[in-house]
Amino acid sequence: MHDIRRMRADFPAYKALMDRRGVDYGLDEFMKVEEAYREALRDVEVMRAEQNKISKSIPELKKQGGDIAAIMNESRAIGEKIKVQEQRLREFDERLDEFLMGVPNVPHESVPHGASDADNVEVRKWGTPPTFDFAPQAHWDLGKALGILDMEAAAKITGSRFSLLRGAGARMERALINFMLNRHTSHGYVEVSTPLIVNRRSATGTGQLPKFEDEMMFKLESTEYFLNPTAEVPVTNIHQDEIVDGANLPIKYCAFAASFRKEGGSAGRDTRGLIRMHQFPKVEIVHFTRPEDSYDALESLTADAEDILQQLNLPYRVVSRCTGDLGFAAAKGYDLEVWMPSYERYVEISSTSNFEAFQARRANIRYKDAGGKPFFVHTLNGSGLAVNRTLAAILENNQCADGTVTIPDVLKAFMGAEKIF
RNA sequence: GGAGAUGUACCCAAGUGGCUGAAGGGGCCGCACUCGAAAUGCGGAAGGUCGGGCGACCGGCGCGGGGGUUCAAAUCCUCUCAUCUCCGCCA
Repeated sequence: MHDIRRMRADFPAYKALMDRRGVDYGLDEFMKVEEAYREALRDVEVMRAEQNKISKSIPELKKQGGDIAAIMNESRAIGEKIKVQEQRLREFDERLDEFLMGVPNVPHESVPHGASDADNVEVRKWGTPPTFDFAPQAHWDLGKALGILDMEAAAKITGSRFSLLRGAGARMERALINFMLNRHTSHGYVEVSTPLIVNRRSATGTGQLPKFEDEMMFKLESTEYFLNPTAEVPVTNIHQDEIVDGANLPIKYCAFAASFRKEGGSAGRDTRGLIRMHQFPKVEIVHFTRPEDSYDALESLTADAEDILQQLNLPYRVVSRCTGDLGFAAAKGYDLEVWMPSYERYVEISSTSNFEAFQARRANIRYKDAGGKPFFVHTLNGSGLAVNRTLAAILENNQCADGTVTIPDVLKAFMGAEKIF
């Protein structure tokens, strides 16, 4: 949600920043409605004050035995006028709300300008893509041959875009989850295990609703509940409607959660393998910070996600998402892209974001220092990492000529093995 | 799923139609005691949110959430959500 006071304070500057997203959101119209809303609000408040004054005088008049009937009528008349004006007010309010819920966050000045992910700017690279003296296989072929990935079984059980892991594949998924969570908790994150079904309020708080209800969210029939699309939703909403003690900031959580997405707009993309699933395992990391700390936090959170890739010795690069690829709620963010031999390019494996106060305003998450006023926190999150894509990247990058796969050092203890064969 | 109870500010909690932005605590700030802290005592401020004003301030809303009755609602009615207890069911 937007900070209306900030919009009013310097509308041209605000608009210029929003224009960088390349879409006209009708901000001018919004400001007009907002002005009309405040005018109507003032009207109502003046009338209410008048009515309150009359109401307050009634008990005293009663005591003195004065004529109450006339004054009660007057109050009733004001009450009727108020009802009419309140109706107008509600209409304005609904329009403003609809607008505010549907307009994405303001990009930070440092976000590169661009139209799509092709315009994202590479920030740094780590590791070297492997070279093979044989024809490397894609993870779906490799996994099938090793008997650890069974897409056909998943299709029978449910349908397309679901996966089934078996044996060392299933074990590696579990190993990755454990490894990632252990690593994050050692860096000061508190591990949480949350509900995997979220309500409308929570998904609105983080920005998935109302705009992406049809494309992204699996809704449970005859309820107002949704399958968790990312642990960002339950984890961020831990502090929904709270005023947290400023002394406790920053708050850092990590969580593993199965994530469910409809993938509405992605027909035909990434149809093979583990890359784009309706259900996928993901470890998420989340920060709640003071406003002045959130950009440092974005760097440290991103570094925590990168650390996992480095530990696994997977080559990757970091790109700064451009204004056209930023996402709805983010003010700034990076994508971590892992080298995927079958794609012969880097593929997104983590996305980190600073939402500033956008989510905090929607979810009403504030902090207060002793003796101070409450302020909205800044929220951040990132995948740390998408487990299915990590698994795919390990299979592809660590494959050997004989079709076996070397297990990364840090996973060997979890796997109880050196190789998958 | 059935029956009952509860839901008040950062936390606990009083309050059943007007004198309640809401007693009293805790917490917070200051002082005393102490080597220091804890405990204790004394004093103090503030309270969420929106609108107006440069400001001192003024006004609206607000007692889980929505709707209603009334001149007037924390208080009455209604729907709803959450928590607790008992029964049922179940991993």
